[in-house]
Amino acid sequence: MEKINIMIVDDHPMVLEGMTSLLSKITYLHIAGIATNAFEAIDVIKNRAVEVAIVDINLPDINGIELTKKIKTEYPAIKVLAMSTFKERSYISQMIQNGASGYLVKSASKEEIEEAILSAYEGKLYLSMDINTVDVNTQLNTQLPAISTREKEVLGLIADGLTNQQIAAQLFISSHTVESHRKNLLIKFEANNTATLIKMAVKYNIV
Amino acid sequence: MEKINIMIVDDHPMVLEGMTSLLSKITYLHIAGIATNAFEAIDVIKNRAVEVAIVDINLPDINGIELTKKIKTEYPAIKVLAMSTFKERSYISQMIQNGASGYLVKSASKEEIEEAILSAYEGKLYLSMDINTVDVNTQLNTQLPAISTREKEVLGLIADGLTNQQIAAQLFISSHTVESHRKNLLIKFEANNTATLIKMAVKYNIV
DNA sequence: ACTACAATCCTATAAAAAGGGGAAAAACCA
DNA sequence: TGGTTTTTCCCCTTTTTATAGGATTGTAGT
Repeated sequence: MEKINIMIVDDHPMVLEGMTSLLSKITYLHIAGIATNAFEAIDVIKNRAVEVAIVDINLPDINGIELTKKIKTEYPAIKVLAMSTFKERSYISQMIQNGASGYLVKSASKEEIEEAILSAYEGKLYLSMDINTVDVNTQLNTQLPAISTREKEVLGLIADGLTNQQIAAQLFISSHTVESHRKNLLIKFEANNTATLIKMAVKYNIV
Repeated sequence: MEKINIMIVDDHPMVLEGMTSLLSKITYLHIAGIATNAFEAIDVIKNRAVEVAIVDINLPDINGIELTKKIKTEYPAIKVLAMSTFKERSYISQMIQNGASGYLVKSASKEEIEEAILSAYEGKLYLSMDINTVDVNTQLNTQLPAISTREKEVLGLIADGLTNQQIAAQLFISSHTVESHRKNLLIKFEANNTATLIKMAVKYNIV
């Protein structure tokens, strides 16, 4: 049996250590490489035959979501397993949307990790037990308002401190349009101004 | 040289695995036991000669802070090292107050972990590099700018969505004064507008 | 085909915040 | 006491947001 080539991306040495230690016990796996940030991860992919990437959502530079997007865009054959602690469930749908093959909580057992890797390798979608019983699409969108992708995009740029005109320039749209999005964001978040909007967005982990 | 008896308490198998793997490489350490929750931890303490306990702040049943308190009350000789991810810095002072001998971020290197254990064992207080330079009592102000209490007050009200005039009315000061505070906040946070200011404030746990 | 929604663009007024100055009490620390 | 920081107050101009309307295109779902 061919060994499955795994890459682990996490900025916590402990998690890296634990993962490699756990995975090295599984005979049919091969640790192709480890990375502590997105840059290193891309480097590993370029130089080794990575088949499954286990990516932590919290990375220092680019976050796991962006990295996943990048991997799936440039190397669609690589299966990505999102990994995070329990609290960051709000990111799951984003990861899945960006092409992740599964989601692992860091408290997952060896068996769960194994199952997740195998599922991913076979092209299936795997979700950790905790959230398996829950509908991914509905669950997350109940608390936070239903904002469109474009609105989320604008929201992110607002949080980055850009003005409407700068946002408009960046997205190649009219500043009037940005104002409209902004208006709708304020309504949807029931915020009266930018301050409240951003506070809520940060707390909802959107920005 | 006598070996130092270590116990690790964490509900993440990966972290446990990583920790044991890392620590087993250090000759003068002995893993006396591991636990995935507070109950198991107490059990280990009762049956083994634990000298240093590394306790994750996030535990499923009782949290790490309570466990620390319990350990230090019933077994004051045991040194407790608090462990958490970067984000939960707000708990540090609570842990220290409950008798923890130090604080470890999970992204700590092998050397840092080693240093923390040795410091704890010797009865010293160890804090991870990130917060080392800071006075524990004045709380967690490392990277974040030195803002005055009044500024913090104003910042909180800005985050609550109040306008300068509303803030002025609430604090019984002129709106000009509020504008000044606001101006200074923007300078101190190196933010160009409210959006950036609030984003940073939330991330720094000020609001 | 109809509906709903997303995304786009527009006008226009009013309000608020940003950016640039400066300055004087009050409180704090050495 | 002297020096420093904090808190307070004021001027002015420009930029940015908020608010309140409306309208059009395209797309996705029923």
